[in-house]
Amino acid sequence: MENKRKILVFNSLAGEKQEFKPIQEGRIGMYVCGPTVYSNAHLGNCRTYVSFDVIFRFLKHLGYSVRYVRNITDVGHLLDDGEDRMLKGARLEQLEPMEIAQKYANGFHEMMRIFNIQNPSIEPLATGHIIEQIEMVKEILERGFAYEKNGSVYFNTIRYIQSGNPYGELSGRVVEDLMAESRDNLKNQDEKNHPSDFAIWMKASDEHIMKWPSPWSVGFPGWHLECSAMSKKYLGEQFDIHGGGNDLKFPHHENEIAQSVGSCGHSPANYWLHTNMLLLNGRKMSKSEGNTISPEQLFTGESKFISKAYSPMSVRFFMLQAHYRSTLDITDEGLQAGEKGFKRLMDALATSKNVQPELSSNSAPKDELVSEIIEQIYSDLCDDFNAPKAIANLFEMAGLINSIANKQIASTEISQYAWEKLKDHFSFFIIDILGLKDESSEANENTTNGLMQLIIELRKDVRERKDWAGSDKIRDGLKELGIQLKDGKEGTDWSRI
RNA sequence: GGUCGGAUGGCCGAGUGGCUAGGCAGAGCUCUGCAAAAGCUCCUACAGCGGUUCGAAUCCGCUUUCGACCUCCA
Repeated sequence: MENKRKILVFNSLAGEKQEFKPIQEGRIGMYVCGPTVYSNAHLGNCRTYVSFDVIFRFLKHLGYSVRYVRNITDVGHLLDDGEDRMLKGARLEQLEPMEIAQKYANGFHEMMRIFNIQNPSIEPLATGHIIEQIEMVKEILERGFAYEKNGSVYFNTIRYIQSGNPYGELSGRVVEDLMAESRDNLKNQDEKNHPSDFAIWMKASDEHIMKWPSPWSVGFPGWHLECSAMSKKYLGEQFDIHGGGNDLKFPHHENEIAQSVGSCGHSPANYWLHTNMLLLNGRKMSKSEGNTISPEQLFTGESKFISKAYSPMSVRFFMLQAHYRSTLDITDEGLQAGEKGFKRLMDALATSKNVQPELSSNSAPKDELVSEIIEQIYSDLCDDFNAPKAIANLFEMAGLINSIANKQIASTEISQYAWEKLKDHFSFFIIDILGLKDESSEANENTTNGLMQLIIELRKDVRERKDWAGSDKIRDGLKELGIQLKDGKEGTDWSRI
């Protein structure tokens, strides 16, 4: 446990990096907005959840007890035309609304598993918290920050602002602008008093299938409300971290803040973290413009944007090579570079486990370098979870490992103790913190290891007879199977191509 | 249109007022029967134009350009 390191996080609320201080010593409550399960998981979702996965893993490692809540939205998310997203999906596919939700929730979970993303502590469903949402609407009404119109309830942003609350603080919206825009747009609003007001309860039309009774009407909750209600239920009125994609800042997160302040008098989270968007070939991903690629297409290679398939872990690695707050451009070249870099890292990891160098039992010159790099990686991660910088330092470690394995660093230059520390931390950072894993299955790996041992021994005899044709035949044959032999001073090693 | 954030070497991408990011690609060397791997070395860039400064890719302004948000969005 590494507790008590100073962590800096970029807080969207402040627009700058701030020292992270949890409300309760040693405990962290973190809420991240989950997906709306009305269609297949989008690559952008994956990047966001990969980013928060690393944050979750790292905070736990630092010794914090983290409760990570990530919801699933299965109701209440309105489309442009006012139709519920779940209903739209249902009508198109001739399925029950909950069937749609289940189908895509399953798909989402499968994608999380494929990307090696750890499960959150709690994964609440919006439909499972209708009562809590109705309670929150009541509280907001009681405090006078909402009004009812024809069975629907709207949040009164003007009253909220006039009461001195900073609406727009998170997204940089100016209160005066919101106030000023009233007149022109007002005529387009049927029930809302002001364009910036938003629904917290909607009366359902007759054809609406997903609806629940409430004091105001048979209807359904507004989209922003579920996160407020569920974060409050599981993390309390005030918690530490609230995260999500950059595109949720406004209106979603802004409205969440308003709802929390409106119902219980204070902002829900101290630190707001936002992940940035994914681009494809320098342009935003857009289904309507055909500029999009799905996780499945990435894994199968079936897309005009890429030349080959990429494994989930090489995609995860590719994502982590960019900071979570930067946009990341997906290109075929970039993915290939990522894939090769990932392989180099994993090869070094395998090497570190396979070789058993005999090194100095006393402290040696390179020992300090090992400590420095490890310390640097901790600093990198403590500085707003800078995974790309940490990865750069992991490549430094890989270089050291390879040099030691090759005996390019003399045994007198580094101690046995430092070597153990080096390889343990190398594995720990890659596997446990960055959440990358070896993609070859273990059972196959054991068999293959044994077979390879045998083949290498046989080939050694052939080589000792200087039967180069026979030796090459073995090597070329293995290459056909995707296995590369590496003849070195210390004997022969191998890896997958 | 309004608000905000970017523009880094062949490509992807960190970062900092003066000190090597890293990966991929390319070149050379070491090792080696050959090859591959690995190691070492090289290629050393910060959109443009001004300004601040002893010194700016890093701060400020303008221009160009890309992107995000502006009640669908991770």
